[in-house]
Amino acid sequence: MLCLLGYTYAIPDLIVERSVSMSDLSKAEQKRLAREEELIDLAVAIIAGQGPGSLTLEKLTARSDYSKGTIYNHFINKEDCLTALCCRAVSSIMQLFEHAMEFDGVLREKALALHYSYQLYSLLHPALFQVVLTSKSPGVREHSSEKRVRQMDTLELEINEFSDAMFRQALAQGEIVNSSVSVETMTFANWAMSFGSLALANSAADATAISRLNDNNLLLNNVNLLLDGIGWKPLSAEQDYFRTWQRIARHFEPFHKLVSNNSNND
Amino acid sequence: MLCLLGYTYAIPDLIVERSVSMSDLSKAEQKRLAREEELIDLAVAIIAGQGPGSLTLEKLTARSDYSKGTIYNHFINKEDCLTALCCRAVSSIMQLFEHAMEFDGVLREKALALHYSYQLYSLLHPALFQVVLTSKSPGVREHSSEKRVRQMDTLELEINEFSDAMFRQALAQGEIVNSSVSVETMTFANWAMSFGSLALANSAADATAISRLNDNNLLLNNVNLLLDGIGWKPLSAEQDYFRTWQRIARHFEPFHKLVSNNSNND
DNA sequence: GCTCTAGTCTGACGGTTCGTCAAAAATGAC
DNA sequence: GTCATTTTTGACGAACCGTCAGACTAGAGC
Repeated sequence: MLCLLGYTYAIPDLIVERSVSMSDLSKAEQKRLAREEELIDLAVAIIAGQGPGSLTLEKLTARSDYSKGTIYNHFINKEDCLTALCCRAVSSIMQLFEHAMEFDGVLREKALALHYSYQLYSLLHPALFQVVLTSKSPGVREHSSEKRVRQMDTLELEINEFSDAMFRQALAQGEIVNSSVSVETMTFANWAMSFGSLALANSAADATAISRLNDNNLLLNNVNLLLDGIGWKPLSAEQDYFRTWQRIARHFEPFHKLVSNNSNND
Repeated sequence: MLCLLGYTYAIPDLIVERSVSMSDLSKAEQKRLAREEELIDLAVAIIAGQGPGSLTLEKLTARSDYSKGTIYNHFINKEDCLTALCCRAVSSIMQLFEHAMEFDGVLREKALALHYSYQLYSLLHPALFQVVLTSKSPGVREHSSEKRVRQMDTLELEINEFSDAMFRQALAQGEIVNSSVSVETMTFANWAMSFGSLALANSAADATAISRLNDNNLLLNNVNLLLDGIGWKPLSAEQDYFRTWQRIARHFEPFHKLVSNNSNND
């Protein structure tokens, strides 16, 4: 329980679970965690086919070696299970973000890499990405268990702080000038733009309003407009960020295997 | 079927229904349309209480004077009904947009008024706004009837073209300079930003990642960053758009009645 | 090895919602 | 008034929900 650090009470379960090595946990707890992972794997397999709407704890029960009671022992209901899936997705996205920050370029290019990786995830794991969208939709969150929601919030906050750090660095290095808003606002604006673009593009790709844009770099364009507005140098007029985008694609090539066909980034 | 017009087959139903006066329709058709409105009203009442997730055609049946079969005669399933609600919401939003364009100010201020009205709707009719969000989520769209989806797309396209016209005018009048992207891209970026901001703020208001922003003008800030990035004069550094925002609030006062308490715009 | 206890797992159960469909009722043309 | 067409009805089987009393199990103590 991390008592050695002296502030056990203030730390959400997630942090505890993550920062404690397996061997510190009881046998029972280890078993429980292993099974939870197993169940989440199964749930991923279910939604991979028909999307998040098709997830049913009944189906999950059928596919697993356990019975209903046990399933409901892990997830208080369907929404809770979706939130668990969402947590896993966000963790994966965080890993992509870390890879994005290793991109070789000026900070603004790293910021683009961040957005690229978000989109990449939406292509690599469309079903899980849809879960992230639906988990934002009202109703899922409020039905999930407190613990799970807290875990979700913690992960999201982590990502936000990751983004904050990037903006702060850009300010320190003078890449962002004359900024009139806080880094938190910049992070939120970035998040909103990426989320909004992908949500609209993803869920309404066949709608007229989207398809009239024959542009295949919606996200890049939108983000560039925003970063220009933030005053992040070099502005998109001064640099060809489309080429950066292509370089980023190459940087993420190791992850591309699964999406070689329908990728629109090359 | 409007054969008298001679082009029955090519026109989406929505257009036909809208461009033809009531008296041209058969008695039966009139009755059907009236009942559909009645049912949508009832559905609105249902979701107003517990949110879109609580909508059930079973409940709708119970509240209405008709039986299940008749309900399913109007909506092929729950999602179809939600899409119908979404159409109504988008129509209302369109009306607010038209009021927004009558705001007395430079074009950029009218653009802000557009976003303001979007947010206003989310406050006036939170449940219906949530429907708009959930209807974007994957699964709703694909389960709805083709006809309904087409209607939805048409409405959304209308709104997009409305926005296009505004950007085009701004370009013509020289308010937007050095633009490097198409008006369609600008419209999409605007939509994505507004949608993303409201979706995140709305559905995760109690999440840590959002609540750390004690700013009460999230949308205004985000949109200003974007419009600056588009190069829309006067830039936010040159003008106090917060005061504009307040003026816009006054412009929309007639609509505020219902939201006097929790409004964050005054 | 036996017993007992605390915790875990099971699956049957009642309830809700889903979407269908054959039969009944209403409509309206002649 | 008759009859064909359309609309409406509500009973039905199926899927999924979440619960709970009882069966099962691991492990501590003797």
